Amino acid sequence: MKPTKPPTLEDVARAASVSTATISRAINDPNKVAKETRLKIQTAIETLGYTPNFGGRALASNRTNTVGVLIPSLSNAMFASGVQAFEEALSESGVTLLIASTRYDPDQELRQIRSLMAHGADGLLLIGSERPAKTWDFLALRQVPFVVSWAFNTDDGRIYAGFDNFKAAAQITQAGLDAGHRRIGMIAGITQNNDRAYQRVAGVRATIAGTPDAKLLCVVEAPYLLQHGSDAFDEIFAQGPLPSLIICGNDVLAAGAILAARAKGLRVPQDISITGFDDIGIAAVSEPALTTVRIPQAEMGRMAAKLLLERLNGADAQQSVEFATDVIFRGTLAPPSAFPSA
Amino acid sequence: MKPTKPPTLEDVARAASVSTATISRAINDPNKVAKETRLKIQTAIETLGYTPNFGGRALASNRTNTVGVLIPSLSNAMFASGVQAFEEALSESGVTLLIASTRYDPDQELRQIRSLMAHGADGLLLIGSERPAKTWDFLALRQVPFVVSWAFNTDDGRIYAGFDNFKAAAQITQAGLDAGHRRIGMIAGITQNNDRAYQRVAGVRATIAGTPDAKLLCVVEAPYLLQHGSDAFDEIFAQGPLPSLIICGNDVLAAGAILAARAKGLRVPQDISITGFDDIGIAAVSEPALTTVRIPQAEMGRMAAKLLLERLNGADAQQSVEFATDVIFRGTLAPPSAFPSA
DNA sequence: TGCCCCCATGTAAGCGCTTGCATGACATCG
DNA sequence: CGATGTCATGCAAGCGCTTACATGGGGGCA
Repeated sequence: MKPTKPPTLEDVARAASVSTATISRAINDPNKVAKETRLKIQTAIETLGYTPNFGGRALASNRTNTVGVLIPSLSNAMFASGVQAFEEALSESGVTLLIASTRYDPDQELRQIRSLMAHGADGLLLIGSERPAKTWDFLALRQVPFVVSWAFNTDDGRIYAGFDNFKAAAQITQAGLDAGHRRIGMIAGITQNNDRAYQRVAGVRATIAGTPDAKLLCVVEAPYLLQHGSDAFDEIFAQGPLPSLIICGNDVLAAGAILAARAKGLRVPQDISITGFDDIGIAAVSEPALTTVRIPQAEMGRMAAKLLLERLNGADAQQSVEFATDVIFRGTLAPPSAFPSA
Repeated sequence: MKPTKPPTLEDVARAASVSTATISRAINDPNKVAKETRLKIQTAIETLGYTPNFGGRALASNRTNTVGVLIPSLSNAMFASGVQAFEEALSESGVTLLIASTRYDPDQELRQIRSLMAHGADGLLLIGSERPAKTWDFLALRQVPFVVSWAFNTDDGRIYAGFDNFKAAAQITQAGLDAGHRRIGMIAGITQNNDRAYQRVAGVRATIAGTPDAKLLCVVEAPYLLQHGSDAFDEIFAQGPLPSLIICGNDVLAAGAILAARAKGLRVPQDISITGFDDIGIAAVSEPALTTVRIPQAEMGRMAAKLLLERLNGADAQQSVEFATDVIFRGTLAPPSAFPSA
């Protein structure tokens, strides 16, 4: 029993006694074909169990109806909802999503971009605005349509559907200053090769620098993992003097910091305030619930899909879209205690 | 500046002064080509920024080196690490991942399966073991190679890389019984169209039924969202009598339940024990930290990739792989108090 | 009635790649 | 030294589909 080869357009054409061109049209642009013929073709397709061959189609039309997204890490909840929304929006237009993860490594990202291109992606969604020149060069050379998200920029002529990490960091910092904090620490993500993490640090720095009596005591970088958040807190604690507020580069780090603070007998927020970033699930669950920055992930994802799709369909003069971020006040930010506990 | 068309094999061939066949071989089977030639070709490829055209390749080789995965929801952290591992393992073999989400809807799943096939997926990763006959029929008709994960079964002749939800639920239930609980409640996921959720309920039921003096007071179903976990807890609370232990179908529901319990002034675990399922990030962060069931997501993902890849390469007589799950004891399970507070 | 145009369909030329077979250079062996 | 084998490479035939262009029949309009 050999696996009989799947039927081709030609088989259908023979069965329906029309040309392959007509079949093709019946499939891709039905109202170019007479109703009667269409019916005949429909029957033939069904009896043969025909499905278009993807390769042939892609080769001839030079379109795969597939787009790719490059995510630092799928398991970072920060991207999940955005990508989910992106996928749903694409799916509504019959476009399917190729996914690749980069592990925050620019070389890996370039490899994966190549791979996605080689797998036929018509366009790409890129996370973050900074990458090595060779990556941009490749993108330019191949004229890949792409949209950038999770970041925002107006100067580089690229299309963004994202938010400004610098501004968002400034927002939460300002909230801290408004609450009365003047001695501030930061647990940041690893800033190398990560413009989002870098911009967040820059936003914090700039905002504090703009307030004469406030001081940024220390910035510790740590990978986005709970344990590293705790470790970073311990490091800050060991170094002393203890800040009254620690701004964290994301919620996971903040959750880790809270755990470490409590382990040291410090009450959050009475003894020390801690803020997060991203507003992922754990922000609401941690105890106390995290004061953090909400990123409009789903809207961003949908918008990114819209822009990319438009772009693929040849729209020009597109506009980047900037999304606003909000500080979500929950339980971990309070005025500093009059008598610091450390 | 006209949009220069991307370079083709032929361009590379010209640049390297060899035939297209040699280039093709250099790419796909490097040791069939003399080292010197290979180098020349490598250079040509790089200066031209050549990437193989997907359509041509797929058409000629009848392979896309693409596999698809169907996930209920990308934003459910439960799948993230597993899919991440799956992607990484595939990526090592030069295979790229197509992703589609089903929203826990079987019709949507079938549509997405069709879509992934139409986009050239060579094989599929399916989550969960139960789906409508028409879906299985389609899979069989098209002879799609696939592997099933996040579930396990020995009776149906399919290949699994997963775990037994029934057993896992039995484990955590037994842990509750061992701690002395006899009046138990459950907040389950929606069991309709979700064999994992269903099996978890079944595992809890069976284990409790096997212990003469223990009783399952109630089972409330709720979507996997924090708020619904809280609502479900309130419902159980309102109905009374209050169980001494509430087993939850996943960690998010458990976190919601804890929040609701605390809102009612109940201490966890002194007044009531609550357990989770999946051991996602929030389990460690919630207060107290969740006692839950750990699923070996990453191993599962890697194994699924391995099995699927083998399958695509024509391996036969494959074996399903069952992964063990573990109860992770943290802070939310304690012996029942002598004098129940409700 | 005759002209034009439009609509439905057919013809055939690729799209870029893989691969079986052919070729030629060189080494090896009797 | 010629026959034979081996290795690197080239040649060219498709893979299944889309689409520009060609064709012919019929309806509308003057």
